[in-house]
Amino acid sequence: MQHRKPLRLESFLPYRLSLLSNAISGAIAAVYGDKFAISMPEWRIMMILAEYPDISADEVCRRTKIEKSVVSRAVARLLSRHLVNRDVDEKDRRRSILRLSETGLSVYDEVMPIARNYEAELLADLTAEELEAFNATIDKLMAKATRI
Amino acid sequence: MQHRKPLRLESFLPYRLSLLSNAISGAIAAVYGDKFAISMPEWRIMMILAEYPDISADEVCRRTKIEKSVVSRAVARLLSRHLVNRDVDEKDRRRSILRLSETGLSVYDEVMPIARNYEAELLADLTAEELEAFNATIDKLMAKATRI
DNA sequence: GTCAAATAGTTGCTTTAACAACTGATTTTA
DNA sequence: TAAAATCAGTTGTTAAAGCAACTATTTGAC
Repeated sequence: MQHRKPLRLESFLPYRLSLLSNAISGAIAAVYGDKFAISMPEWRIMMILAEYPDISADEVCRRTKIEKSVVSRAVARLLSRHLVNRDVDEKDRRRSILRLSETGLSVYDEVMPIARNYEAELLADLTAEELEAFNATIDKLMAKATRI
Repeated sequence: MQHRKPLRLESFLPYRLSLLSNAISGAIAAVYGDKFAISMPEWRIMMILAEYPDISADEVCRRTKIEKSVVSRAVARLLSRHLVNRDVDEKDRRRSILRLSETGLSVYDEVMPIARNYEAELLADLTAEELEAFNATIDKLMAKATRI
């Protein structure tokens, strides 16, 4: 058969992006995974809480784009390991108020430089213009993808 | 606390790439998922078999970078739905020889134009130079990521 | 030629993501 | 203000991914 012209998977953008994303995220996940047994959603939640302390689980969802049941269980695990503290928001008792604990911050402070470093090394060969163009294209594609 | 300068998650490249990849792959997965109840690994295997008919499961793994147990189960499902045919390689009886069936090809022929179209629409706003630069940067980063 | 090592593929097991259904709190509206 | 709708967060369930252990076949060393 094979009368149709197949699309080369290797040049198919969705596939290429998936490979790249997995390679990069996987490399960083290995760091916090091996060292602290922290999962990717847990780490992303920690990053967001370092940036925006005292937000609700719901806001964590919106900012990380992680599904709420995943956030719920990840937060439960972070609480049980005392990496995150939680209070009830007295203004709206449905809401929680989350922030990194002292331990959580110390873990963050240990992992973050490694993650930063990895990113820096990854980008080391790119010129400033190249990186800027790359980021601009990502933004364009992201906007378009959510629009379609 | 918060005495450390946190990294903005939104500008963290691994995170940005993960969001973009999920958005794009998810959009395409919705097409073959809704229409034919085909999973992402199944679809990738079909793409590879359209491009390289009569290869072994092992070669599918190498080309798609999908883990072998995932390939094994995906192929089993594709076989049961008669989308793929399998023979034993008589030169090496451990090896299988996989190819799309007539039905598989017809599914491929129905889905592929939609996927192509989506990709084309996604890239429509990019100039040729922009796209070329983007692809070049992906290759650079991929090479670097696997090297580190 | 025989035994050990390597390889292709399958299967079992554990963890996790995704979705829906649910609980309890708050807001809306009539 | 009472009922309905909405919202934050949790929990149950299902399906899939990732890893290791396994079977069967082939290759290589001696």
